[in-house]
Amino acid sequence: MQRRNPEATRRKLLVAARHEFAASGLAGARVDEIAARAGVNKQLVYHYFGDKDAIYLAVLEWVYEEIREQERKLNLEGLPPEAAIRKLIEASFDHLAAHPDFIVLLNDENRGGARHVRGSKRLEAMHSPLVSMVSKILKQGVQNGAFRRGIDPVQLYISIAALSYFFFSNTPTLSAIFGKDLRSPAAQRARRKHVVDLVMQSLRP
Amino acid sequence: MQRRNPEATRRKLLVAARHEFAASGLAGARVDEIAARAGVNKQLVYHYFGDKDAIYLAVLEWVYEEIREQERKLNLEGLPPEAAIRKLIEASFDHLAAHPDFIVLLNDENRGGARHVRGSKRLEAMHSPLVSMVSKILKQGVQNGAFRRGIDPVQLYISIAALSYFFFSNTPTLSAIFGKDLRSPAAQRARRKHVVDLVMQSLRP
DNA sequence: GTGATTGTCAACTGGCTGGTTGGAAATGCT
DNA sequence: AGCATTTCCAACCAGCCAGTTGACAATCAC
Repeated sequence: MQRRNPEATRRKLLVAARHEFAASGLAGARVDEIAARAGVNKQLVYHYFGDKDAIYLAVLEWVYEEIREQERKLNLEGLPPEAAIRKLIEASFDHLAAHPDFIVLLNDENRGGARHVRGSKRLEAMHSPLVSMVSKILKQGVQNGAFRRGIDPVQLYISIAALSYFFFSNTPTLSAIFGKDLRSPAAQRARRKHVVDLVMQSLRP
Repeated sequence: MQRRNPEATRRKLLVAARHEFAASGLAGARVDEIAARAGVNKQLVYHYFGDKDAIYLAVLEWVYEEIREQERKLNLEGLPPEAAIRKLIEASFDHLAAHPDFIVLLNDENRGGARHVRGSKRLEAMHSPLVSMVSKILKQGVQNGAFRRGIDPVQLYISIAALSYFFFSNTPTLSAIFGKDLRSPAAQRARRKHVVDLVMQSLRP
């Protein structure tokens, strides 16, 4: 019998589950596979998390916590509005580039109507600071003449997310359609540049 | 024994499969359920399509054909560049609004690396006319002074798709995050308006 | 009308699945 | 040291799953 380390065991299960759910979706993921990936006995999934849905939710909470953490670390205070929006767009793009599993997990969760997200007290408490940031930056930008009036901060937030998220989310089918590899560093650089450009040009007065 | 109608049977199976794959993804969808939804004997799935993957691919080909059909019917010829882009954005938005299952099917297919799409001769032959359309419109717009120079048509095509697709794709989680129903007609109208606005403002010289 | 082909039916099947059970042993507390 | 609790192990299990099989009958072609 293995020496005990409950925290490490729990962690290994979460890491394995993250990979498995990203690869196979909730319905396709296999508890046996999660345990095998973690290198532990399958019963430990039930021991630590209770059931398949519960470990799935724990993974969702984890990936959301990551992106919220990144958002909190943005440090846009004191930047001129244009530089702030640019930084925000770039950071958002970079986070998605570094965490493609966030995207596929979210897509699968959305297909199921966000049932788990909606039932989570923890996620409910996990506000994104970004909308109020965007709102403040827009106001400052309008005041100093850098941005046009009348832009809704929620809509802009969604659009900034959309322009990067969709690219990563749909890279396989887009690559198939265009017959070129959008996963390449060059393609990602081009996309990042375009996203920044499209938004910044749109915000002009 | 039922009177025979092979075309109707095949059709019923495809319709049912479309619903089931959209609801449950490829891994989660059940052949029994597809047959039950279609109101036919399960063995007919195998008779008409061969196996689960094959009926899944048939559904993908169907939904792609639909969007290609809509694209072909756009009739942008002769429109001024600004009106043409606007119409294109609006039609794209409207198609996604009317076919949310296209989005979830594509998301699931992308999670699997677009394996089916990449293997389909039929989809390979199914070019989107949109990139060349966008390219032509941009050129005309630059020439007549309506649009700024240097916009890549492929990137713009991806962005136009992104701004609508992401909104519909992520409506459940976004609704949960914002605590408001983005599925409502008012929310969709607001989004449509914003998408048109963001892009048109961005294209200004 | 006859035979071949095709569409439809019902039942079957080997392996897979999420979850359960019983027990061993590591650990902590008194 | 003894007992209680917690962590870990291995095996089990009822039901599910994609796919198969055998047969019937509708339809077509000659």
